[in-house]
Amino acid sequence: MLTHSAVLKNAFHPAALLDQPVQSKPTSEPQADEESLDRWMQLVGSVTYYPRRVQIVHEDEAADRLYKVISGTVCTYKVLSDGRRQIGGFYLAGDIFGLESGEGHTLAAETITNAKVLVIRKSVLAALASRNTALTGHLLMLTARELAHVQERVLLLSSKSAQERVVGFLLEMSKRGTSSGNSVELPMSRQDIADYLGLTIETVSRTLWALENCGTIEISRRRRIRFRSRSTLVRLQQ
Amino acid sequence: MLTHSAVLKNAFHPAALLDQPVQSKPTSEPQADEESLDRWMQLVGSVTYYPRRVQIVHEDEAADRLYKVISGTVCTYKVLSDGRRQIGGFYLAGDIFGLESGEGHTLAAETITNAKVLVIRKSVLAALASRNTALTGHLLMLTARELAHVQERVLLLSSKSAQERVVGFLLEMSKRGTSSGNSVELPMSRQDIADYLGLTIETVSRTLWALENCGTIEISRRRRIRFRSRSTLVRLQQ
DNA sequence: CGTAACATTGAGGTCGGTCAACCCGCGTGG
DNA sequence: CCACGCGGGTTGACCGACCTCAATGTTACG
Repeated sequence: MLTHSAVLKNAFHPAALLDQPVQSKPTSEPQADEESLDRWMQLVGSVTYYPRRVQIVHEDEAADRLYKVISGTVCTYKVLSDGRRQIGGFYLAGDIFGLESGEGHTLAAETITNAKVLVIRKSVLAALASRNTALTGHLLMLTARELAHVQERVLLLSSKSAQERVVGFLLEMSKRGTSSGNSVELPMSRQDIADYLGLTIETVSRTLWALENCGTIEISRRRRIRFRSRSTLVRLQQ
Repeated sequence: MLTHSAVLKNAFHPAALLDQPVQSKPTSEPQADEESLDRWMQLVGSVTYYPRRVQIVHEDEAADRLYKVISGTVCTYKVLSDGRRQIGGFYLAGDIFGLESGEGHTLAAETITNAKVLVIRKSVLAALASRNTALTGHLLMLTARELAHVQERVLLLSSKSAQERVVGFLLEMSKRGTSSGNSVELPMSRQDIADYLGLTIETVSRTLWALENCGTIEISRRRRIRFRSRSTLVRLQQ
């Protein structure tokens, strides 16, 4: 079956999306095609610069756009009726958001830092997809990946203690993002982290301090986290 | 822009997926195509019958299959190292699971009731997708829909009280599932609900009782819930 | 009728939320 | 140079919602 998918992979694209490319290294995805998607997006999209802490998508806005973060950090969120804010996700350089097909329910989005964002109309992308079959396949792959990511997040959120959530968050950020070796630079505030994890800033703060206190991490300038013992973190995460 | 998408929609399929079909009624999706996808799946897939409480997908199993529930109820889940179980989602008749493109992380799946399930190899589906462009588009739509659904769940889970979660769950189940008018038949046990919402069975039980006690719902034979005041529920959900 | 699985109910402990005070770095302006 | 304010972060005291553990009740099914 693996060989089957490998054969198919060269014949046309969607196969590569539906079947995991087990034979390739985890970091090197089908690059050539990915680049072609990027080229298309850069061709039909328009680059916009946003300052930090600016709303770029309003809640309930028509979801006819796709956004690719070129640089900076963006988050999607929703404000509940009682004022609480829930962050749907953080999007770093290279990430794409706006993939969820509306059904009316749209998340708002705002910049966390200054950001350069590529904005693409879905309708234009759809027009391209009619001639370029691989394009739809790419979007499918990206959406499936995002789905897997969000499902992972559901697991993190639903049955875990504050410590497990914070540790899970740190590990997630170290996998993505500006992780030079064994440390992460967190672009978001404590409030953002709290709203992402469904905790309060006080709890986030206390938990981070507790982790530093037991020698697992090292915090410098509030936003920079160094891992002193990643194995301990992995264990704490469950 | 809306007119643009409307024009495109008839020219080819993916446009309809990427752009929300604003002009069509919410309940009536592109039916003809949806049926064609179903026909394909029934052609290349195989129907399997499972008794209740049987594991049909193991954790870390290769994710090369797609599953469509014909009848019955299935859930996906993950067992944590300390024995806690987290349910990823419930899938009722007509629902499809297995869309998330693995990346190694796979959820297990088991039947809650007796179930009839259509199993399709993704590689076969991918082969079909090469000749039938609309197919990939469909999968994209389904995946995007599932993504939106899971994101909704993240909001429900992360910052809500037990009552809000339970109410949210009841309302979700009444939208899908066997909701004859103003009541729902819950196929899953209290333990399942608890594992889905990240609560304990005791809390679920107490919350349901509290809702019945204040006249909002009516519980018969443990699994049947009648809504006496849906507006109150919507309000409680925030 | 008896058993086992499922569900409810109660009592008590704990984790994380709430509220409030304080700290710290930074920019502004005197 | 300091005073000041401001936003973000930390710390502490207290409290309540939810978890834990244990007993009891109910339903399904042989």
